[in-house]
Amino acid sequence: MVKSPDNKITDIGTTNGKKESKGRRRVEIKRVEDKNKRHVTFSKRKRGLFNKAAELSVFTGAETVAIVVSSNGKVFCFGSPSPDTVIKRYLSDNTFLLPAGQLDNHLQNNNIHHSINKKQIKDYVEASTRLKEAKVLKGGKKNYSNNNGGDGGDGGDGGCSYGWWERPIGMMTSLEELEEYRDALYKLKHNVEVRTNQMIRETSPSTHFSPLMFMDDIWNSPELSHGQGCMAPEFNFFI
Amino acid sequence: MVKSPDNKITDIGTTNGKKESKGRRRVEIKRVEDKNKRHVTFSKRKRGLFNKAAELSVFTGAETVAIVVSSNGKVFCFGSPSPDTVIKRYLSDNTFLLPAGQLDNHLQNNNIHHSINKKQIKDYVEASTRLKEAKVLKGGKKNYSNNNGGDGGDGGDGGCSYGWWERPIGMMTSLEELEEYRDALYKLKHNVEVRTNQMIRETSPSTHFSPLMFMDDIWNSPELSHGQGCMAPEFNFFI
DNA sequence: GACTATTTATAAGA
DNA sequence: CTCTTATAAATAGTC
Repeated sequence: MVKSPDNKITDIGTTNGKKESKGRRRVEIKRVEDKNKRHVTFSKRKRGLFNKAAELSVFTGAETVAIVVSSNGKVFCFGSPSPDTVIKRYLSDNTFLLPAGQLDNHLQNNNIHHSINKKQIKDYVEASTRLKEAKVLKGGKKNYSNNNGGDGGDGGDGGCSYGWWERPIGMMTSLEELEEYRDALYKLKHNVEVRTNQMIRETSPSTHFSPLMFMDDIWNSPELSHGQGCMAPEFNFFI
Repeated sequence: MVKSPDNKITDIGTTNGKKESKGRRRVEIKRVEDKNKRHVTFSKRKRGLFNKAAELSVFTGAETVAIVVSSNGKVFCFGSPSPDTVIKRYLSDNTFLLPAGQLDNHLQNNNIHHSINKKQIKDYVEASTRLKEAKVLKGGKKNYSNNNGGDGGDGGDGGCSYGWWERPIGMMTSLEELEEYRDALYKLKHNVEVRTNQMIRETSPSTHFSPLMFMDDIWNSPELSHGQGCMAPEFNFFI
C-alpha cells in the first residue's frame, strides 16, 4: 500500500496542526470522536452508501436496500425498487430455513429469526477467522485477498410466494387496487431516485489525480464485532 | 464533472477496441448488458457496498444494514450490529402510522379504504401529471447528448427521457426539489404499504404464509420496544 | 483472483 | 448545508 507522503494516518476530526495537505487524508477506521466531524462524515457517507446501492441496482438489476439509523435514532433508508420489497425478500428468504414443510412451523413458533441468527453467526465466525488469517498474511504486501468461500446455499427463489394477495374473497379488489397503486408509486419513486442519483453524479465535481496505492486494510477495528457482530449470511466480502 | 481525456463513456462490458487505457473507465449508469461483466460488477460492487455500510457504522456509530438480492434471487446482506436489528428499527419506525392510525380508529373499514385510496390516488395523479408535463417539456439535453440515451434506470418504464428535470418553468428546478419530491413519494408509498398491511391483517385469516404478515409479526413483537416509541422518520436520503 | 489506470468518494477547509 | 481541493478508495477492463 502506498501511503500518503508522510505516511500519516489521522483520525477524522483530529487534525493536529502539522503539515497537512488540504485534500483528503487517510483515516483510521474507528469512531470519529469529534461530534461535528462525525455528523459531517455521517451525512457524506450516508449519501455515498445510498448512491452505491442505487448504482448496484441499476448496473446489475439487483434489488437493494440500505438502512441507516443514526446514533440519535433517526432512520434513513434507500431501497430499489423499495425498501420494503427487498426487506420482504430477505425476511422470506428460506436459505436459512429447513425444508419448506417446516416453514409454517418456523413462522408459527416465531423462531425464524433465531434460525437466521444461528446461520449468520456461523458465517460470521468463519468470516472472522478468514479475516484474521488474511490480516496475518497481509504484511506489507497487497495480499488482502482470500478465498471467497461463501455464497453457499441455494440461489433459488427463497419460497417467497407473492400470492399473498390472491386471497379467496374479502377485500380482494381493494387490495389489488392498492397493490397496483403501490407498484405504480414504486416505479415512479424509482425513476425519481435514479434521476436524482444521476444528477448528483453528473453535477458533482470530480477530479483527476491518480495516486498509486494499494488497498488498505481497513478491517482492524474491534468495533466491528460489537454486540452480536456484523452478521450476514454472506460475510466474506472485503476479504 | 471532469471527464476522461477523450471524454469517452463506455458501457460496462462494451469495449470497443479503440484507444483504451488499461485502467478504470468511466461508464454510463445503466444496466450492464454483458452477462459475465454484470456478474463481475455485481460481486465487486456488492462487496464495496457492504464495505461502505460497515465503515459508516464504525465511523459514526450508526446502525446499518444493506441487503442485495441478485437477479437470480440470491439474498446477500450485511448488518451492524446485525441485519435483523436494523430492520426491526426500520419496521418499527411508526411515525407514518400515527396519522393513519388515528384515521383508522375514526372510521370503519369500508370507508377507510375508499377514503385512503382516493386521497392517495389523487396525490399520485398529481405527481404523474407533473412528471408527464416535465417529460413533454424536456427539451435539449445538454450534457448527455453523446450518450445513447439510456433510460432512467427503471427497466420497466422505458421512455424516461432525459431532460425532464431540466428546469421547465414550474417544474422541479433543482436537485433539492427533486429530492423533496422523491421523499414525498416515498412517504406516500410507505403509507400505502402500511395501509395494505393493515388491510391484509383485517381481512385475512393467518392460514397462509405472507411476507407482509411476517413483517407484521415482527412489527408487533413485544421485544421491539425501543424507548422513544416514535423515532423521527427521516426519508431525506442523500442529505 | 490479481493488476493498473482511472474514476469516484471524501476529509478538510473556506 | 455548499463549494473547493487534494488525495484516499473503489473499480472497469484485462490477464
